[in-house]
Amino acid sequence: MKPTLQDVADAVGVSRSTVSNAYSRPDQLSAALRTKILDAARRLGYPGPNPTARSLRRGVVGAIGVLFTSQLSYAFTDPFAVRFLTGVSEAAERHGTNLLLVPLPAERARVRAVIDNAAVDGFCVYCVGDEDWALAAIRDRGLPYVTTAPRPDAGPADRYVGIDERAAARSVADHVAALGHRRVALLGDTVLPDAPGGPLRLAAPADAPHPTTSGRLTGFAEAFAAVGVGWSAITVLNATGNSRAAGAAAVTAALTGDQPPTAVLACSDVLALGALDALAEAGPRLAHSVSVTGFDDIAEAATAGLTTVRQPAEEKGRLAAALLLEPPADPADGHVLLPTDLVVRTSTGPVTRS
Amino acid sequence: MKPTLQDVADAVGVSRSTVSNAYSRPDQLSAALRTKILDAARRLGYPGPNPTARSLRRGVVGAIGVLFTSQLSYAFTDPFAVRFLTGVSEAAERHGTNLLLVPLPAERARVRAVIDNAAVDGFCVYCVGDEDWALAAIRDRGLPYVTTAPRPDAGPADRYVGIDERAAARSVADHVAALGHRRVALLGDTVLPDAPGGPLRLAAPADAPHPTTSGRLTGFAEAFAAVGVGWSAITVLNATGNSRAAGAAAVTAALTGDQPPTAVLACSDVLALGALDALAEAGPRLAHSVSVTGFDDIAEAATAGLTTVRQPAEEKGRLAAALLLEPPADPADGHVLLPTDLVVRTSTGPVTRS
DNA sequence: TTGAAAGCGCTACCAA
DNA sequence: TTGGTAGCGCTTTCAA
Repeated sequence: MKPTLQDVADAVGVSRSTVSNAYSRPDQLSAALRTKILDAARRLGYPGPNPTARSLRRGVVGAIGVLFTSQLSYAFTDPFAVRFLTGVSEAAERHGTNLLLVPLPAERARVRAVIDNAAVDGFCVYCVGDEDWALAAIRDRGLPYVTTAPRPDAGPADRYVGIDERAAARSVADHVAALGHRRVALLGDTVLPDAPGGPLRLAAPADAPHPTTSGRLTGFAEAFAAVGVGWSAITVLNATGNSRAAGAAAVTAALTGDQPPTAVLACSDVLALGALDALAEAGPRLAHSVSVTGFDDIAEAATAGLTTVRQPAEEKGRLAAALLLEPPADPADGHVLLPTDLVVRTSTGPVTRS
Repeated sequence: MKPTLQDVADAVGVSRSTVSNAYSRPDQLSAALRTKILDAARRLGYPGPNPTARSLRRGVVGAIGVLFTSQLSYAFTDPFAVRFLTGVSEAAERHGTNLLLVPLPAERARVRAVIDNAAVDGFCVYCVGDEDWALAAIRDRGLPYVTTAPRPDAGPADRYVGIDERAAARSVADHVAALGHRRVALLGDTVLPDAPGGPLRLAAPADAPHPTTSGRLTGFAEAFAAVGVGWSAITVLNATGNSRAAGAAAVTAALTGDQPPTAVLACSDVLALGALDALAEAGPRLAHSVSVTGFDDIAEAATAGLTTVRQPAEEKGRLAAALLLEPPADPADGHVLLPTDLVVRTSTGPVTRS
């Protein structure tokens, strides 16, 4: 068997407490005794205090959980999520805390079990729209958490690091509207649960259940309302996932009519890239005349010349982790809205008469 | 205080064992009693068995550690590392295991402490060349581990998922040699520890301490030896990190002479992209005449038209995790060498007379 | 400066 | 089907 602290104590002829002190509180014993103990430990092959036992006793784990409310493996394929994670890992690294990546199962019933089984001191929840069950489980466990968006059901003590989705969306949409576009389509991921890809009837922007999506749609809508384009004149396109392929499919479905939109405003860069794919596929006429905008400003956006809204991804992760690891004294400081910037590139241009 | 299993037992009037069974071994009690217990638990706000206590008792944690032998936050910026991690997470997800990301400190002295403190059942070690200390600590803890390369000091029981670095490197180098290139430069990350960026004197390929680098350099060298170009006629370029900027800097330093290389063979795609940057910067003459090859076949390689060696990144991660989670009955099956493919694109061409 | 005692919260054995 | 007992390996009072 692997040696335990007790074995070391026996070997040296001291008590367990003293061996424990040798590791955790060096000032509690003489340097000579400490050296003797550490030497004996090395000789016996004792690897130092068992982390699990230490956690149990201390009541602290030394790890925070990162919860992606989607396939964990998917999270790594999403550039924005990866950048967020980079920020989280920087903060964790600086704090000497480990990161537990928790894959959330698709079946609701198992969510609770997964969260209850995670040995962590708290959670960073990367919200993609399906986090309610997970948050309920976290609250029930009594663990602290930070989300990447203000939650509709948030109390004053809830912490989050988000952006002003509505204002950010409005900034791109204002730009598009100023270019003269009036026949526009808005492209979002899972605008309504279980809806098929393509055009979708949505009574109002606020009807999209996911707050991020509804916030962005609201901002888009405001900008067009300001130039006289009502909600009912706007096409909403649903993508069945935040992927290039899903974005392309949704847009392709909207291109069949005789009055295709002159601009597509997407809720993410990944979807926007898919929109560009669909337009390229549809032929040079549309590819050159339809404006497309994204959201996030991932690396590929620059390459593709995509007009988009930049949000500080790494910073979001860094702050989220910091908020979790070092709770602010004033709860009000637990609500952070990061600034965003409109980045105008070549994917948007004046509307062309046709 | 948060309720414990004992509190639930008291509330229902049964023993702790019974409550424990209600959670972990439903077949050990009547459905009626189980329901009663679970209801009481819900009423009291008992979140289910404490994961740490359960781990201590069971002797199993339910998480595997992923060790990047570099800044953890760096790992997320490296496309190959991210794809590896994707594979690991897929396997972990399927197995219901959590992933603990362990940031490895730069100071050697703290490596041991970090590893000793990680509550995991084993480690996937993503090798980038500085893993010896970490592996020693893992072995001392008696935990199983899998590496991403065969280790020179590996015993028969050691598990790894790698590629035949020498043969893979030889395949690109043969391609370059067949195109007529004889004045070539090899570009690697930290070929010798603490060496400055730029040309480097290396007595033999095997002198590079990192096995991956020395394996690739050896394969490159073999190909050129076969066409009469000896090691001493080959330039070795050192990059001070696996980044585009470091690759560019190293190549720029090699372009100053009057006899610049006609081909640059890099040990990674990221470095190769840096080489292309440097050549573009140096002007159209060099940019069009110098061939460049990479290694890994990351997504950007296709966009950049980079000739490279493809290795199955996700598969590497998936297998590494699988090898850790379900050790093969026959230790020989613990040594996996994945196939690689030469991918010829536009970054290589026949040598042009100058 | 050192040691004895008392758990942290849980599970697994075995007996009833 | 249920409960009693005995720890898992450690830290932390507190008293010597």
